[in-house]
Amino acid sequence: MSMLGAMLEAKEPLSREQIARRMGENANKVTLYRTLHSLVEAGIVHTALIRNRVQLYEPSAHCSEHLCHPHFVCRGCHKTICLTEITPPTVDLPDGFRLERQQLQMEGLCSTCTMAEHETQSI
Amino acid sequence: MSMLGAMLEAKEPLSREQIARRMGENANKVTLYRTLHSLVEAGIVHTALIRNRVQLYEPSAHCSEHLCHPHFVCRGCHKTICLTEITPPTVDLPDGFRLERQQLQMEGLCSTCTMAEHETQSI
DNA sequence: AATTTTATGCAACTCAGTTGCATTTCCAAG
DNA sequence: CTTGGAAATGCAACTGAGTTGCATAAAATT
Ligand SMILES: [Mn+2]
Ligand SMILES: [Mn+2]
Ligand SMILES: [Zn+2]
Ligand SMILES: [Zn+2]
Repeated sequence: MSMLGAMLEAKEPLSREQIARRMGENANKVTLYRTLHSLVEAGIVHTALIRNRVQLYEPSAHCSEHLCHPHFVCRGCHKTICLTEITPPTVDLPDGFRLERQQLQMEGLCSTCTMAEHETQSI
Repeated sequence: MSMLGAMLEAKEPLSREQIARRMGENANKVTLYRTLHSLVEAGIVHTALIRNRVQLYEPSAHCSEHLCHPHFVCRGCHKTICLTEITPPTVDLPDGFRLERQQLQMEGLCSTCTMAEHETQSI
């Protein structure tokens, strides 16, 4: 399994280590980082959010050129959810500004955890 | 000068090291991190973007409860610009999702660098 | 086959942030 | 005051993601 393959299979951004595990083969981490950098430079992959000081990557497929789909991190189950169905919002930048890349990061409770919390309260 | 004072004076998010320099006094970095964590927990300060693997902090003053003002990082001059004048966009989350914090990060060219690049091309 | 170019690996390094523990400062009794 | 305990500060050692230098292996070119 290739790095890109591993990332395409996953439905969420992955760290270098997660990618390595999904690939099965145990390539050297330096090689993995080098390949990641190449893929990013080529625009096939991009850096998504950072979690606990580790960079997560994902294929650029589900993002438009300048606007990346939003990510929601649940503080309950710690899942990262790619909101690929949501149209990324646009904002009016000051005159002359040229936007090349936008990322929206959200944090809160996913639906499952919101329900769980309500139940706990009503007990 | 207090940590909070240093952050309020700056018009951009600061790293632990930048805060220390602006304070003048040379407090131990562990103490600084501990104070930062307290301020974050108290909601007076929050974590903004991460740059080159270092976390930047800023006072929560210029953000509403769940929606933080956007940040624009210029790839030309490497400045980080707080877009406090821009109303943070809102998106429709899937049913049941509860948003607690949102951050919008943008990257591109600021107006100055856009102009500079145009001039260079026309020479 | 010989030579050059490119990919992979290992080990050592860097550096932001953390942890454990000792020391100091503060503050409230007695 | 003096003392004893809590909270704040500091130091040194650690952690772990990511990087760098250099050696080796695999491809590609001649
Ligand atoms: Mn995603
Ligand atoms: Mn800001
Ligand atoms: Zn959840
Ligand atoms: Zn600029």
